[in-house]
Amino acid sequence: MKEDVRMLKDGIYGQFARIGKALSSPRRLELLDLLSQGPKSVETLSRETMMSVANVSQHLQTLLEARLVIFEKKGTYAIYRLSSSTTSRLLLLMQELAEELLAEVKQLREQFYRGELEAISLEGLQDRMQNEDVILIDVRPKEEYEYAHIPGAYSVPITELEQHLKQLPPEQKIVAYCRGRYCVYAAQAVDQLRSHGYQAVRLEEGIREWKVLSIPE
Amino acid sequence: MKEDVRMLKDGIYGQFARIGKALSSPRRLELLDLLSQGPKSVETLSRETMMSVANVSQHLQTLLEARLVIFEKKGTYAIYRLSSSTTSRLLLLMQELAEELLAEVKQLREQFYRGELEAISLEGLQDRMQNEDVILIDVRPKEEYEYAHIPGAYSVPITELEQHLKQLPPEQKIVAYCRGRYCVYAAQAVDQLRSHGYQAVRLEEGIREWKVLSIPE
DNA sequence: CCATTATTCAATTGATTTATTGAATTAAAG
DNA sequence: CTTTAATTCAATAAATCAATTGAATAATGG
Repeated sequence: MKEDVRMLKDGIYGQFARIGKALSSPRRLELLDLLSQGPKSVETLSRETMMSVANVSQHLQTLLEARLVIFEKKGTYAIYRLSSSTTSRLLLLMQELAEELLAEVKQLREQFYRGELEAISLEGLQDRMQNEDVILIDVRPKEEYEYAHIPGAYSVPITELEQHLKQLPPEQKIVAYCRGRYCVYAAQAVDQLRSHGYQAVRLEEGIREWKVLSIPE
Repeated sequence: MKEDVRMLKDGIYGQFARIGKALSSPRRLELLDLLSQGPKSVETLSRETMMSVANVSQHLQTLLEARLVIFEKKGTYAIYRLSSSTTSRLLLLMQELAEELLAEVKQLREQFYRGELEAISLEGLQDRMQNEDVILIDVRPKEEYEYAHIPGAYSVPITELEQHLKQLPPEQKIVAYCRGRYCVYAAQAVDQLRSHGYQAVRLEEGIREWKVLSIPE
């Protein structure tokens, strides 16, 4: 009887470990992070992560086996997506825990933003959207904006920011966001905007955090 | 510049993977689950999991390196505990995701409770505590009860249930809980109580879920 | 039907992980 | 100081994992 319980426990933790194993590789964590911003092809994931297509494909097979992703074929393209939004929440919590426990994460964050960690939070954004004439811009690739974005945001992919500057009055106050706490697009956008004299600030979080907190507009 | 960002990304995901690697072993997941019920010695963990002391110690070193646990010496005993309650939340979310994605988990749950999955939830418990004359009993080891328990619960460790029966009127309605969705103590207690004619039912969740939901008494 | 494009598969190599066994270490008791 | 108890360490063997390379497959376009 006690052996029965032991076997059941071993079985159930073996299943839980399927999720854990999928999350044990830095490469797969990055792939999952990218996919939580929207569905993507193998080729797109390869380009974004600078991994070979074969390597991306292998890691995606591992994620498929753990049921964390699903895919559909569109022509020769295999479009992968997360199978559950719970995976996004799990990734966020994992990152929160890593920030809490690992000093190295803090150090790397400072390198991400070269000492200039100043940003506003989602609560601060809400204040400003209600009380000030600010524009919120989403500097991720357009496809990710189209998949999901913070309500009230305009899509200005970082690669197109320069062209968009002409359309903004110089006194316009701007908040820029991208994929979240470990993406540099928003910081780069703020640098660029400030160099043209705009009052710009970075939003710390992205659409995933917005969804979890469910802050209404 | 693009290489800089790539190195930063590799670095940050390498750090996140430290957490993922710690969670990739079924053994370590069980150890973390036990520790989220309260601090324990290596010897206690070895007995509960039926792993050798040396193996438990090795896995604990791995968890130490990932900063998921801390320990203090008490005489010859090393008492290990979780370093953050965020780890409990992460484990719960991981289990929730596994239940959602993996059919094998559903099958194993049915084997846990031999087809009799009937239980009440925390909401149902709250109703009954307010509207009926039910007793809530915690059938985990006494040490875990002392560390944390659902308010209003009495400690009746499963090994002492038989002796406690004398003190309960036969018409007493009883709700029993243990460590959560993957623990059999509550189901065993309910079987035993019912065989003595009591009206008993199992609570699905444990103290961890209660804390996350923060349902006040 | 052939060429192209995107993706997956298979084999290989080197690195990492896991459990065991016996030794070593740490702390307390006598 | 010696013995005991609890824990950790080190070495080993077997299994698993990850990236690369080249081949194979799948789907489309001409």
